[in-house]
Amino acid sequence: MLLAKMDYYRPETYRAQDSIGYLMHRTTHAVKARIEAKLAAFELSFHQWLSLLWLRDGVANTASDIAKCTQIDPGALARMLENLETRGWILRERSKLDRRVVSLSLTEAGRAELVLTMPTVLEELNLALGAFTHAEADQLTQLLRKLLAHQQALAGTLS
Amino acid sequence: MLLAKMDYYRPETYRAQDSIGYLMHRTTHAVKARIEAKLAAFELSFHQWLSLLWLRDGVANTASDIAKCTQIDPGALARMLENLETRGWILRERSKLDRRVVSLSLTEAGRAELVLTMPTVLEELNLALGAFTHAEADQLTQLLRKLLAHQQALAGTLS
DNA sequence: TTTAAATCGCTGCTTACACAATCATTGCTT
DNA sequence: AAGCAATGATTGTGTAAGCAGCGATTTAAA
Repeated sequence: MLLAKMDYYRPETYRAQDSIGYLMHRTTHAVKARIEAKLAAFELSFHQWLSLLWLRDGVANTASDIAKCTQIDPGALARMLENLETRGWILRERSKLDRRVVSLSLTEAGRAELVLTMPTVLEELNLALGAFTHAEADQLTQLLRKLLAHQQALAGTLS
Repeated sequence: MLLAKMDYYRPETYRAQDSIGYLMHRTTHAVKARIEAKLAAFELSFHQWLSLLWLRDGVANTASDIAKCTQIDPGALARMLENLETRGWILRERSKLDRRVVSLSLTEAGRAELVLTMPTVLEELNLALGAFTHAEADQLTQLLRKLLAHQQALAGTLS
C-alpha cells in the first residue's frame, strides 16, 4: 500500500479549532445530542436505535456484527441486546450451523418501532445538513468515504 | 435565518453505512483510538492533552471555556484539571476581577509536555489523512467548517 | 488425532461520562 | 439598594462505556 508522507498539520501552525478532528467531533456531538433528545420520547437510546437499524438492513445479524459496525463495546452490547429482547423488539436464537453465534432478528414490534422513529431521526439529520446543497452533501460523503477507507487500510497494515 | 427544507436522507433509501454521521463516527473513533494508544506512553489521556492544547493556544483560559470547546462535561473537567494541577502541568488561581472564575494557565512543565507530545499526535493525524491530497484536506475542512457553523446556528435558534 | 489458535457471547470490575444540585459571586431590574 | 436571575466551579450520583477474562465452540495446524 502506498503511504504518502503527509504534513498537513505541523507543530508550529496546528490549532485545534481548525482541525478536521475537532470539527467532526463538535458536529457529531451536537447532532447526536439532538437525536438522543428526540428518541427519549420513544424510550430509546441512539445506540439502541442504531442496533435496530443495522439489523433491519441485514448488514448485521449477530452481536459481533453490530459491534464491528457501530464500534459499541461487545460487553455493553450484550446487555443492551438483552434489554431490546425483553422489550420484544428483537429475537435471539442460537445458530444451528455454528453454536457459538446467536442469530439476531427484528420482531414485528421492533420493525414497527423503527418505522415509527425513522422520520424523527432523519428529520434531525436533514436539519443538520440544512446549510448544504445536495451536491455539497454528496461531496462530503465521498471525502469521508475515502477517509474512512484509509483508516481501515491502516488498521489492516498494523506493524 | 434561512432554514431550507432538506431531504437528503429519506426513510425508504437511508442506509447507515452510507450516512455522513456513520462515516464520521467510524473515522474519529479509529483515529482517536490510535492517538490514545500513543499518548498512553506519556500517561496522558486524549482529553487531557486537548485541554493542555486549548490552554496553550490562549483560546481557553477557564474550565468553562475548555468545556465549551471540547464538549467535555464540566464536572468531569473539574476533576481532570485537579489531576493536571497535581502533576504540575497547569496552574489554577482565582481571578481577582471576577472571583467566581478560576484562571487556568500552563506551567513550563505543562508547555514542555505539550511540545514533547505534539509530534506524536500530529504524526497520527497526518497519517490519518494519508489518502488525501493537500487540496482534498482543505476541501474537507471547509465543508466541515460550514457544517459545524450550521449546528451552532441551530443551537442558537432553539425554539 | 491431538493441540493450538481463533471466534463468539457473555460477566465482573474499574473508570468515565452525563445529569442534577449546591455554593459563591456577579449583573440586571425595579 | 434589594431581589432575582445568570454564571462559574465544584461535588454527588446513577448509568453506561471500556477492558480483561471466561466457557463454549469452531477452525487450523502439527
